[in-house]
Amino acid sequence: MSTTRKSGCPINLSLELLGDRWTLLIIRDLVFAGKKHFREFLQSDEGISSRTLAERLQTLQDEGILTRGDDPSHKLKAIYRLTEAGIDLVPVLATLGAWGARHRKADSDLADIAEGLAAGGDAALERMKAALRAEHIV
Amino acid sequence: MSTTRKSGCPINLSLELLGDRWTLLIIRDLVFAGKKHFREFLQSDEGISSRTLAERLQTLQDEGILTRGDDPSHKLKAIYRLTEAGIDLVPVLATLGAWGARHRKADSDLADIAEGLAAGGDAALERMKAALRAEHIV
DNA sequence: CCGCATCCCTATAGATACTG
DNA sequence: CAGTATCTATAGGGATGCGG
Repeated sequence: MSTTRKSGCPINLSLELLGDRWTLLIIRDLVFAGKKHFREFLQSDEGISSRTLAERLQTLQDEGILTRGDDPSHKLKAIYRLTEAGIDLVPVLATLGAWGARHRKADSDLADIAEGLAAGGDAALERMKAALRAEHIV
Repeated sequence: MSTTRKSGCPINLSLELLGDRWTLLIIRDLVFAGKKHFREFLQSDEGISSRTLAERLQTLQDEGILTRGDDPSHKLKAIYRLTEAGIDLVPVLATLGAWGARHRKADSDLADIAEGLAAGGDAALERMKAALRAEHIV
């Protein structure tokens, strides 16, 4: 990924890591779909390619957004989990989802979930984040 | 831009429009820097090319995020303004900025602004949005 | 001058096929 | 299962042109 930092603006720095078609979808799958394995990310509706997925998982690891570990049961499976910095992206996903629900033609069931989470305010977001931290311990 | 809708997930739909290196930086300049003219967007620190800028402004117009009008004083200048859907992106920029301020090495003055806005909660965001609507009337 | 359009060229994204 | 190798398509930078 581009190692050239173009400005010190916080929004720009976020976008230098997250500003592409796929990165936040991977985080979404970790947060809302409980996905952990390479193959699971591949199977999402949007159809990321294995090459792109591998690259993004690597840079997200390098940048401290997620960790890669071995599955204790299946020795072959790798397991991906969010770090605290990754869990902290929940509010970003929530606002993005709320905007999409309001201003794009989203599936109504998913739109309801997105708007519900946004309506819940900080308390709802903190509950999500706590749940993700709990998974991490298990 | 890709006309193929890959899923009805609100987050995906948001990313199909906003998920790239430049689009949200343009919105940022409209919201936080008060920029309105083509030439002003070109001059931002990140250095978007005129070609990319023109394309993004066009699709943002097509998708109802901003409008293009004539500057009443300079007949030559075009003026870009956010629609209500565009103004509604303020919370997305705020969470993205807050995350960048917390988890990337941002300039401290800008980081303070970002964290301050996030700390202000919904009330602070609504005040920003009201200010943008007021500009629109002037 | 202003907002683009066009051309050229390179870097990267991404599809497909395959491997340890 | 979790990636890599290879190949092709596209995004985008930079220079320049051009009508209003």
